[in-house]
Amino acid sequence: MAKITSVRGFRDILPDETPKWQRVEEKIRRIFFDFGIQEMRIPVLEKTELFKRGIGEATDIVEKEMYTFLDRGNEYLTMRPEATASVIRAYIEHHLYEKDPMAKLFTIGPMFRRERPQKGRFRQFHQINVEFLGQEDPRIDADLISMLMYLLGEVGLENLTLEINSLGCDVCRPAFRETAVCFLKEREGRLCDDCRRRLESNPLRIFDCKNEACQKTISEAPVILDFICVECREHFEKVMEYLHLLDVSFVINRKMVRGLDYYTRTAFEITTRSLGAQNAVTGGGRYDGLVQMLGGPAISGIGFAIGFDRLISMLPDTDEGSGSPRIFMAALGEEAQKHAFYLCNMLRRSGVRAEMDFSGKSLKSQMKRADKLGCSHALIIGDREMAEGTAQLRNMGDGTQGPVNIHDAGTILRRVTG
RNA sequence: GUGGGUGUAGCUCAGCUGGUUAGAGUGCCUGGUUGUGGCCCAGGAGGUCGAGGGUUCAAAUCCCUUCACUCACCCCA
Repeated sequence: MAKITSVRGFRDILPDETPKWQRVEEKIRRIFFDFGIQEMRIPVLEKTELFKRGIGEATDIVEKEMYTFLDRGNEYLTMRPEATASVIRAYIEHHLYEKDPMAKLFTIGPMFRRERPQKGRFRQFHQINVEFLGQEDPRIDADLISMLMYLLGEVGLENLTLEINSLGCDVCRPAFRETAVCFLKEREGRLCDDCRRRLESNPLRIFDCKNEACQKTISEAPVILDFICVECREHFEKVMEYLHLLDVSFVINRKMVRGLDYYTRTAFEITTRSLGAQNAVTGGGRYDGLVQMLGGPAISGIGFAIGFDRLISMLPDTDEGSGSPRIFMAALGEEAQKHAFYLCNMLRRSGVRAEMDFSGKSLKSQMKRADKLGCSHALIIGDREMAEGTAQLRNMGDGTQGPVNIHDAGTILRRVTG
């Protein structure tokens, strides 16, 4: 029979890895708590329309990367390719803005994009999303970004580069777009095939192209920062001012654009060299029009997504250690095993990690297992001990052992934890 | 969607230009100690050589097809 394997690009995170995921997640939750960011849990499946409207029809995500299917009942559903649209949908649906004009939300979970898998990219991947809704003050931008940098540092990431840019707003971006397209059209012959296609579909994306010839052309092209309106410029400068105040270092990337349509004004990205070609750990930005675009009131917002899988892969493998049981019950004979079974469970209920063996193997192999599991102690119970009412408690570290009353779980507990 | 690399034991890999029963290390099991782990020693189990087809007296090895994994492009977290 043919083996059933996992779906391409979907992977298992095995017990060896999960402690790392848990440690990071706990730390992040703690930080979010301190910063007053509340969790929201949202569905993995949404109506396709949500992403078409939220992310933009012409984006790669919507055009070719979504897992979309026709549900019974003739409705198109999509496995979410990102979280922001869902968060905003829920925010609008439950009228959260009526309760409190300002919301700071986070969500953690899997996202799905049907791309070709490679290093740091999976079809199911995990993101940590944070959204600050309801205020467009530039200090919010600085607050969010500095929190993000702090968080990544606390988790243990090093050698990060924060790049920021302003993408302008509805007022100033169209003008820039027009001159940029004009400029690029005049030099269409020097652009690569992809970029020529982008001229029609998503011209601003050309600024992101890695092709050398294109880069050369782009280096002479107009830059959005020279076109943004007074309000956008003031906003951007305030963001930088407050980042300085919090001692967050950054570089301005004048050519940075975003792959999703909803971004306005502040855009940022955090990259690292230790991740292969997929060097972005985090991307985010302001999206002042999104809530309205999805049918809500005119409420501004800013947020980011951390690539959880990428973050984890950058962290060194450490021995978490804490997963080792403290004591192993090595029992010989039926009576002894029965008592060990009882003791084992008593100890566990007292908060001591205890293990035992049910296969009736030799003492030697039970001791081997105790060692393999990394137990600090082994309790040896055989017929002799059962008769005497004492067991041998062995310290696996130094090899010393001595008698202990087998009916006195309290003493065993103290000897093991003390 | 496009291109490169790789598929041999649970894991990491060797197997040269085709040649008998396909190997090593590690892990696993058992024994050396009639009831004592780590170190050491001995033994054992474990493989449709990714799959299908072809060439040949003979294929893990050569050819074709296919699948998977992987890296890169595209794009993004």
